[in-house]
Amino acid sequence: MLNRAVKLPVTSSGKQKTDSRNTKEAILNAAEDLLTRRSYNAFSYQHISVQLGIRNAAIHYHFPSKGDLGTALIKRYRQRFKDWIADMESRHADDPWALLEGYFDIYREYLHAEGRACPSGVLGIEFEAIPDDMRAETRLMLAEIYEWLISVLKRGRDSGRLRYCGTPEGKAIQLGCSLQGALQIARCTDANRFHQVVEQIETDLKPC
Amino acid sequence: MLNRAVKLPVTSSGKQKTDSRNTKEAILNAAEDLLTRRSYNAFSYQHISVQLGIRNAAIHYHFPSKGDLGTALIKRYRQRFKDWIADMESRHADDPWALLEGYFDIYREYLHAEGRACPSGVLGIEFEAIPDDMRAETRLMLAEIYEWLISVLKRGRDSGRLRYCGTPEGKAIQLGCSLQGALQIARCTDANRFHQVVEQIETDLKPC
DNA sequence: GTCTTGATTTACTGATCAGTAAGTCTCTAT
DNA sequence: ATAGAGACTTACTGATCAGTAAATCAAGAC
Repeated sequence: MLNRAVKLPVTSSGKQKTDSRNTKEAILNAAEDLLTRRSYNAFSYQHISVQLGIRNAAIHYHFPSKGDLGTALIKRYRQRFKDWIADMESRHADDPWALLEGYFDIYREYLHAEGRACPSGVLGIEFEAIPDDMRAETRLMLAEIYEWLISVLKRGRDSGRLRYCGTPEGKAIQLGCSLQGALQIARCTDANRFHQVVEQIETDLKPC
Repeated sequence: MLNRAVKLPVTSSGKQKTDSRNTKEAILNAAEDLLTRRSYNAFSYQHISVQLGIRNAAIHYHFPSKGDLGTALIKRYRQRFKDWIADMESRHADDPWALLEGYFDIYREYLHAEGRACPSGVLGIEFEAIPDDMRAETRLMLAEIYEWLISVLKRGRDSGRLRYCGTPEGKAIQLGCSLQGALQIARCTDANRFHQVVEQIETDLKPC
């Protein structure tokens, strides 16, 4: 339906194409929103189809099973995060504070988008209630996030811009986990809880 | 069925009573396990009834709706936590490290019970997908947990046994959130991630 | 102008969900 | 002995779930 309603403009080559990514990406966007807002097992194909004005079967055409949709969701998230890192590192490789603030911003966006949770939180909670494929993708996602976070904290201390005790590994995981948890607490109470945690993280990392 | 199968021993007064709390508490125990392992929307009355060898309707007898069960679950958790605090404070009121280690232990138990998550995490993630009553109970639970945690951190710094920058409020929320997140990450990867976070928290709080 | 291909709808299915009404069993009090 | 109350079971219901098969539609290729 989206393909029929929304036509792409005629390209320079004179060819007009229908673009299946219109519907497919619309489904992914709706699903990501539902995942971070309601969790995996609390959203259905009907939620998506009603929201997009399409039929259930149209979703099954693009994502045969719900597990396929969930897996595609995490895959897309991983790619997006990879691109984000590449961009950030190209501009702020030597500024750990800029990198960290950028990372905080990702969570701030979740928070301000009507209080969504982060994917790691949702998948961590439902880990025993999601398909195997999704579990494998979740593990990859976490490995990639923390590999980068650890390197930021390592470089930050080496250059004297960040100050902390313990290992970069320990500090990185603590930092990530507190953001993840803070987002969840903020959803139940108020957004300030989240900002308090960020402030505390910043205070702790500042060289005195 | 549990009442029929499991009779209480004859009391000293010579009276023998059926005890509805047998089944009711068995339901709550099973539900708590399922909640922290699969999340609220990923468990059903069937999961419980199969596990306990009773019928669905027996659960509905004690908890008319699933929301009633969920609410009772959080209420019980709150009471248990309140009792736990009273016990801990009666024995270690002046020892913030004993109090904190006791609090860590709660999470360590979740972790070792085949990797369960904590209630705050589950309810934080599913906050938009649970009944209003459960939301209200969740808020009360969080308020009680953090009121206590804040007081521990405040007293700890006042007595010179804990060292940290920023406010007790900020530090308490950061601490709680990192434990909550760590439990979730540990479920997806391995238990060491959790212990790393605890170690980092301890390192950070130690007077240098 | 027909053919093919991709994208979608219509119209289902069987499983599972929470929830209910009415009956049954077993104690306890009288 | 009987009546009542509490704690269930049996036997449903209608809604919703993920998923499927077949028909339909639109556009491009030949």
